[in-house]
Amino acid sequence: MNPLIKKLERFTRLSDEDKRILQHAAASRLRNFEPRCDIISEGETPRDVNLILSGWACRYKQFEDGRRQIVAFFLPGDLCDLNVFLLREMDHSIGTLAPVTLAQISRDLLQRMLDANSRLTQALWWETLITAANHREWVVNVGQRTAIERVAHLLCELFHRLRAVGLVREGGYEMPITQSEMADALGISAVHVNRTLRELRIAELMTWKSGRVTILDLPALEEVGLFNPNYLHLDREGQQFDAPGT
Amino acid sequence: MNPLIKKLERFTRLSDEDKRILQHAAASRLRNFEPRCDIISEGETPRDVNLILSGWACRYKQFEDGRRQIVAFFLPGDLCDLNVFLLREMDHSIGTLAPVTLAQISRDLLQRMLDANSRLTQALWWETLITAANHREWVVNVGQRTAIERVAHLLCELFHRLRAVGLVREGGYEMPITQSEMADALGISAVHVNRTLRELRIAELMTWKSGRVTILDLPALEEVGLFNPNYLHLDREGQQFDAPGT
DNA sequence: CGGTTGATTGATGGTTGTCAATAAGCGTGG
DNA sequence: CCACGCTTATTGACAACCATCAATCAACCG
Repeated sequence: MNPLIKKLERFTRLSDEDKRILQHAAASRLRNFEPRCDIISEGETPRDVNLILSGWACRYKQFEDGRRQIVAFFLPGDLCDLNVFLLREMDHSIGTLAPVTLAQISRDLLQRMLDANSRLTQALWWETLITAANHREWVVNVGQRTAIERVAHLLCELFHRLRAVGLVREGGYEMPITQSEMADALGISAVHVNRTLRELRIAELMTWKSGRVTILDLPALEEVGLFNPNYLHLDREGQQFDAPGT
Repeated sequence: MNPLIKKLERFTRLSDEDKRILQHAAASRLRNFEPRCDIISEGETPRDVNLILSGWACRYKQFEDGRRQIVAFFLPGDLCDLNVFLLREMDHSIGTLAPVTLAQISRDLLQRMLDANSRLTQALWWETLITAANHREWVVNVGQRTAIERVAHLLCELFHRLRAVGLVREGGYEMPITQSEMADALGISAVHVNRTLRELRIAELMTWKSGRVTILDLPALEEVGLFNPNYLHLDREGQQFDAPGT
């Protein structure tokens, strides 16, 4: 099933017509990207909204001196860049981590969809609000949590998000990034990420081998990471926007 | 002039009818809040959108052990809580710093406005995107910048934002918060905020006396803070949404 | 004018960063 | 199948930045 529909249906019921439009949009213009390349760079003008179909990407900002902060991960089913509607130029970059397949939805097509359907507009606005909620939790993560709390929190977030799109199997998930990239997301050094993962491994909370994370004790890991899934808003909350008669 | 109109006009031209509606909305239900009290707390269900007319407020998240992270400052002209439309319950709190006067715009009224006017919908969506852009920069701030860079960056952000709403006078602005609150926003201790401010003072980049910050050398301060105002999107960028015939 | 809050400074310690070396993994090609 | 080279992971030693604790000072206010 179309992951975009799946995602939006988590908070609003769509009519058959809505779904038909979305189906059409997501089928248009598929593209593949290598790992570690930019989908769009800071300063460029966004032209399309990208829907990740498979693989991982991230938003990041980089200083001239090399320091880099990853501010969000994109997982399958995520919409990359609703900024396209509103921002003249990107204030950050979007790059791949693992190989990515995405659907490019043109600005014009999406604009027509929105003009014709205010429920879709609100659904996408909602998506933007969730993005902001995620950013807020990341500010808290790098601002207040210790290294081990940050790592645990990120592992929990990824678990919940991937489970919501059916990518958790046998209590674990594919983790196609390096410890160095994790470090850039957590605001700590790669060396310290490594030490911290060892701690979690010794505590028998998780393992990470050959690109696959296994969560051995989710409640304990959530406790270490001071994790509360409320900011993900994964439960259906938008009943007020349900299409009539569905 | 109505600060909400002023704000929205920074990115889209509004028709006279738009303005009349907004004028009406902002005039409704004024409320005053003491300093250091919650406007809405985590877990509550938001009922209104709040437009700050005067004073400072902030979004924050707090752990049970007392650690707190401020994730954004609200300045006059800011819309507090568009989450009201979409989130069943708040995943963070909004509290005042200085005494605040705000206009409560009811959910129903705003909903009617949006239903009748897709340009307004997009204008408010844009506001949400700017909020997210701000959050991203804050992730970078606490994730990558050193203490002195963080302090300098925050002072620059406040300068630019306050200037945009006409609250910068004689190269400075009112700063109605404590160093401890600044510490909560920057993810460093209050003691270290104090030391860092001293450094900036000795370098003759700024002063902060009796609730008023004066920026002595903005370019130098921006350089220290690795500050780039692009994420604020303060220049008019939404010409594509201009009302026809204005 | 006492009392409270916030600012300031010093001393000390801990978490984390940096540097460096080694080991492990992984793809490529002989 | 193994050798090779590259990237990534892992570990140790040391240093730095920042937190914490504590004391003093300044500002504000009823």
